[in-house]
Amino acid sequence: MRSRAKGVNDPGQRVTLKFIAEYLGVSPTTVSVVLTNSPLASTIAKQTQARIWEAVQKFQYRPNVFARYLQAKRTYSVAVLVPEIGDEFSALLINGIESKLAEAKFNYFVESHGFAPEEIENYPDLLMDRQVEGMIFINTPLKKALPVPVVAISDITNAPGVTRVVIDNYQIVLAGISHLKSLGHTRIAFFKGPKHNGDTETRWAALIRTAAEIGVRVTDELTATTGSYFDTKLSMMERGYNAAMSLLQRTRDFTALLAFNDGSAIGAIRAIQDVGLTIPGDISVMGVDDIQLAEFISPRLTTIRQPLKEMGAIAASTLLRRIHGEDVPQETVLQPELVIRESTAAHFAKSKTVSAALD
Amino acid sequence: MRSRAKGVNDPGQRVTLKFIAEYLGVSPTTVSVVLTNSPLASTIAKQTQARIWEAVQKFQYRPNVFARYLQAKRTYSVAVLVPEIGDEFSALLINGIESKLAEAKFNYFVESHGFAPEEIENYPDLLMDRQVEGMIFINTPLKKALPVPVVAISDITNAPGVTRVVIDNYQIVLAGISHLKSLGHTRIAFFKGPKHNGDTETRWAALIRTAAEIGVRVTDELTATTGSYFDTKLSMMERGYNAAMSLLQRTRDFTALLAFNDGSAIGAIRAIQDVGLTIPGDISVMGVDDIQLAEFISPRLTTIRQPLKEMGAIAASTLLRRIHGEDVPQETVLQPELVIRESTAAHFAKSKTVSAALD
DNA sequence: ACCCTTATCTAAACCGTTTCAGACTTTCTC
DNA sequence: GAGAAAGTCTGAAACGGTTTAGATAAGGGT
Repeated sequence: MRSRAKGVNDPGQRVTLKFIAEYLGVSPTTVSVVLTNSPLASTIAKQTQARIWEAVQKFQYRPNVFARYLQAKRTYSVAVLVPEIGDEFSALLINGIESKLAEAKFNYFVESHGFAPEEIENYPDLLMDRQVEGMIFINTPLKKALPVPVVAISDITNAPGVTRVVIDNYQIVLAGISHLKSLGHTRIAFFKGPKHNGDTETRWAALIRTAAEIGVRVTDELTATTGSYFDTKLSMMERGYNAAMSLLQRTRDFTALLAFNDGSAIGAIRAIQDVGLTIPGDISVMGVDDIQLAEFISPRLTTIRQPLKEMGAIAASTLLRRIHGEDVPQETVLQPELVIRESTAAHFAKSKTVSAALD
Repeated sequence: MRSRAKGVNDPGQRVTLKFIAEYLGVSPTTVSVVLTNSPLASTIAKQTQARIWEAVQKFQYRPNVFARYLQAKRTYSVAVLVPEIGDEFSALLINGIESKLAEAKFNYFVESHGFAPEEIENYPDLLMDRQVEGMIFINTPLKKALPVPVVAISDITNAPGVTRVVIDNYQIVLAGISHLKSLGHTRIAFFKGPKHNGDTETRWAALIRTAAEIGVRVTDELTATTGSYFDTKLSMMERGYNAAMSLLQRTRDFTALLAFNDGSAIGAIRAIQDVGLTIPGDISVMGVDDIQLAEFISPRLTTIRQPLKEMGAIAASTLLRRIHGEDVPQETVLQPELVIRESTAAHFAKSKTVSAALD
């Protein structure tokens, strides 16, 4: 006699709150009150509470997050939007983000859009459908206001109410140019970032300004750009390679290169070596970011460190605070740090002539 | 006279299905039927359908995924578990996974556990709480059976019902050793992978077997291990660096190194260069994976390519098929491909003596 | 006029949980 | 021993949808 009854012994029976209640012969209300530790819980007999917890243990009951949401309207999840999940830049940021979210028991969805216009257009809505409570935009455009808090890193959003976590690009450029100048470099080449990167414009503006202040010339001839809107599929290393190659074809009358970031610096190093020049012998190269790789390549890369993991962590906690309705600064500015390694060296202007003259 | 009525004109009013129904003066049922395009939809007057869609447009109505779930028990989301989100290995896999999931309109949660035992223990449950419909485990342990389909890449799960997507480690090792042997190398050093990597054991077993078949000796002296259970915080580059350093301290009587992967190869290259040897002049180095970086470092890295993005894509579509109840092969084996670059070169045994003898 | 279709729409139950507003027992209190 | 006060528990509605089983009205045939 097979039992079709849906009950305690039915293996197909889902373990729901109602099931636990029936099993114990109490009302769902009681179980709910105890499990959520609501204020009412104190009015439930200790013994009943114990029985409830015991049953929860026994049946491995876990509350259904989706059903809960319906009442509470909380999902404890956020979204992280990023162009590509592959590079160390994004990876470190996501690392930092995750650490803070995990602490707060938040989960997160990752979406990478590869700059496909359609994805960029749709993702915010798709994620709102998932009822995320906030979003973090990394190098990702946003055209309209969203009904949840948004935090941007390397900001290219264009919407009201976005909180930003940014690096002090002025200090980055200052550290870079000062370092090179102190090594005796005067003819310095520069990479400008890709159009769709949130640091490109501020960094470039800072560069123009700083160069003028310090007395270093920025010429069209010695600047190369690492990408337009139309080549969104290239990695930063490829961009750096291409940029350096086009620069080297145009002129070799420079002794140092300040790249846009470590990725493009690594690409540039490859290009410079490919045309038969040495680093730092012929050309000093600097990056920005200080990804792990920087100290493994040859020569080890001199760079300006962005605290990426920290930026990710700050972005996440800022978002959490906004979700909890707290006030947060509209912008948090982080400071970079110069890390000198082997890819930059002193340049002695016309050294042979000079030493000959000294003879 | 302020209206507290909750209605069409109340800005605080959520746009729900019921709201749309009331606005149009039809029942929620009708709206639902039309919107879900259920079989019943054909029995609804064309004109009514049009009015419904119009209202949906007008109010920007979007069905609530969570409410829907309650009936349908579908969430269209899966989870991806990974040790760390930072390295190119995971990143490429995730890339592939995402591409397939996006096609199927699935979202995914990422969880990185950094091999913290507690996280590894808890994450499956936390993710089940989120009602994910399946999980992909990348280099991540799993002790118990889960109620949803699981696919593993670089498998270290130990649970029933796990489908695997693996690389043919025998072919990897064969390609590697053959290449080195054909270049004249006989004293070859090997890296063994970290204990908590799913390819470590099969790759090593394949190596022992292949070496014997080809006639290459594998000695304890010439093997170095890239990590134990206890140093889970190190990156593969650091592991490779350390392994190579301890190897070089022990002996320099080898002319080639087959690393465990590109990351450890890059670390090894750094170490070898640091002790003043050249690559491939003194020692040829090979990696495995073919991450992007491999063709940017100096010297460009000879490696054995794993189709990582493809593996991710296959893992994702396998998971989707299992979710849809289809039969899938228990294991999918992918083939590697040798990519020869600059870090390996011919070795002429005792070349000086030989050429002297030929004089 | 009656029954049968056909076309169109809906009431009500349900999914798993929370919460509001009591209800029912006991135990005090005087 | 009656009313108040605790102490303990529960019914029912609500959250935002889907689904099952009809209901209603209009048109068609005889």
